Amino acid sequence: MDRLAVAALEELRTSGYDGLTIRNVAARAEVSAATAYTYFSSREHLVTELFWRRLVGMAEPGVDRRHSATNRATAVLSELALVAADEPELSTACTQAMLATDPEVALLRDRIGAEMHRRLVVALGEETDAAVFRALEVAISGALLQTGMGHLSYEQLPELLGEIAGLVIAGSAEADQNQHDQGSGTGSDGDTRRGSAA
Amino acid sequence: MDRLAVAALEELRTSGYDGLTIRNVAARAEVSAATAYTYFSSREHLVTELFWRRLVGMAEPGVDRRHSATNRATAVLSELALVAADEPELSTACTQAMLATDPEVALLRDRIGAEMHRRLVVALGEETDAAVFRALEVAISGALLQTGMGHLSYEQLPELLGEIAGLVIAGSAEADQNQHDQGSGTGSDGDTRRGSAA
DNA sequence: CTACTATCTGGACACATGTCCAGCTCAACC
DNA sequence: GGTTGAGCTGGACATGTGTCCAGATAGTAG
Repeated sequence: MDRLAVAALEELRTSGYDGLTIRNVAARAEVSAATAYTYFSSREHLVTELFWRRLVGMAEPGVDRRHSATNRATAVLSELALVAADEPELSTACTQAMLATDPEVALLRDRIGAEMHRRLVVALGEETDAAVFRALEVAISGALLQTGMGHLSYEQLPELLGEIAGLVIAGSAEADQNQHDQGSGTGSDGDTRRGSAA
Repeated sequence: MDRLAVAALEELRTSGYDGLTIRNVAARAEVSAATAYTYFSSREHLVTELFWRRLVGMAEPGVDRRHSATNRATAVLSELALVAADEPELSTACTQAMLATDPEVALLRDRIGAEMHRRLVVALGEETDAAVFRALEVAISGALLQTGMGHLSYEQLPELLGEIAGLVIAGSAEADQNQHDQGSGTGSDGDTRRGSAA
């Protein structure tokens, strides 16, 4: 099982997702194809599982409330970007694999979504406007997708995500101000408490 | 060729992407599989082509400069969301297909990206902060991806995209204000001229 | 009417996927 | 020591993919 995961990662690195075959992976792990299929219901499941493992093994940045909300969100997103950049083949593969119909994949997919949400909540606080979470989660998917499509490089990911986090959180802060009718001005990197829809 | 496109769409509607086979589509179009392959290099190419056609056939909202930047951006995004919602099977399928390695697909992929960019530029004006374009384009991909994964419904798409457009553009406006050191406050639906990186 | 060319066709091909199953191995338990 | 059960194996299977090619079938030019 773990041997399969390791083998799959090697296979991914050497042959890419297109070249990754269940039977190849099985052979590399010195196991029969039938055995591989008892652990993973599909090629997609295998790859998604790999990504999921990376994700849970990912460092969780400490939350320092002295930092701005933007910085805290950026830390979370950057960590993800880093992991993705560290194993680009895996990320690209997973972007494809995660869309499979396979129920096992659907399960992991939900887990992954939930985990990212959780991390954002930890970083920003539950009180944060729900729209901010939605926007950031969409940004994550979008950024990974665009990278998978080759419209973005993995090196650009951290910066881009940071930039977007900045925009979104600033936008939310401004909406807040307007709501409270206080034209007090430059709340640039202020927190995003008092969410309007939390 | 057009018969194939029509047949593919029908097949998509009735059997979904998983059930869509080049040979099925060919049969439906009363054409041999070999012929189908002379027009489309792969299943993915076929589906992506379908989506591309929808996209170019899509209405282009008129630009009314009296409306806020957010509204203008939202109009563009909503139009896309509408098209996507109109043919969910196609959208889901395309989300998967667009990630293929096939060079034909890569070509269409770039075209699609460029077209979305163009529409945003038309709506917001070239002077807009480049970060806004990047953020909105990422939002589009992300939203479609999340919908494809089932984390979002097509009905929610327009609202979500509008919401994000609001945040992003408000964020950009605020960044602008800070840059100019004017704490004048409530520039809620103001334009987004004077981009900081355009 | 007869060539020539472009397009289509059926069918075989190598390869992948995911499923199934009879049989082997080996450690644990009575 | 014998029986049992869980896990692995090899191989066949139905189905899909994308490729290839010899030959049928036009439509056009001479």
